[in-house]
Amino acid sequence: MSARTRSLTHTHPTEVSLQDALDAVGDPVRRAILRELAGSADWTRACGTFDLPVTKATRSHHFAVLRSTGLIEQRDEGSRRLNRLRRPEFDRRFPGLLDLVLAEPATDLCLGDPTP
Amino acid sequence: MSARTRSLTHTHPTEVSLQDALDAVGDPVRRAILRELAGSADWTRACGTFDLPVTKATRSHHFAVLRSTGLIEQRDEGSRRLNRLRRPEFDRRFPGLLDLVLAEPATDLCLGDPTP
DNA sequence: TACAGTGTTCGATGAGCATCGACCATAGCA
DNA sequence: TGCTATGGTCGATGCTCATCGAACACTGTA
Repeated sequence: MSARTRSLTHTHPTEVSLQDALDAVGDPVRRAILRELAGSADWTRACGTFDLPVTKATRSHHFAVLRSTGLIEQRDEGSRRLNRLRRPEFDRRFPGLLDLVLAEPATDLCLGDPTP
Repeated sequence: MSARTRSLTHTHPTEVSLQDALDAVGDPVRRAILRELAGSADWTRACGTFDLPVTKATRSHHFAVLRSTGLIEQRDEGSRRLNRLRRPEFDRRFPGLLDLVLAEPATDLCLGDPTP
């Protein structure tokens, strides 16, 4: 049975440790996903519509981490997988953390270390 | 010249990126230091007085990270190095982040993965 | 049925970092 | 002048995780 036929495994933020939350939010690619998701309405963005400098394998990995940490919710719609930011739930569990992430200016993920 | 004779290099929280802040706070040993420090008055705790399951080399490394991230301030007093949590400064730069760390229940750092 | 689009899974790889032991430097005291 | 306590530095090591290509699964459509 594939992940598409069975219902997706979600984790509620209340079950998430601070360690896992910080790990999830500690990756710049995942923060970019969260910011882009916060700028769109719920269930309007599929995984492939995000502007990320990684392959789809890595992308899929990051979305799985965000889901297992209670940061996003996912739902299948045809061949696409739509996303929603679980902002109120996560805010209740970790007040202020998501605000810091969303307030961060969009960094250019391609330029790792601009040493000339 | 040793680090004890010259004045210590400090970083103000305003110069710290969110990435560096999350990295600093992402380590459980460093969070334990921050919690223990928050429970003591300023300039009353030397580096060696913390209950940590690591050698002094690792300990020294963690304190250096906390100092370079603007989370603590250090001052030499005789042969000991006293510490102070830069709570108001850090709170202004990253509101809520330190609160989450200090609210975290003290975890047993020795038991990494209690799989029997 | 064949094909294109979307997303997952698997195994391998590489980089970063926490950790350690050994050694060195300084301060304070007998 | 030794001796001890505190703490930093250095090089090596090991583990975790982000990343990738390749293969696979499902959906929708021609």
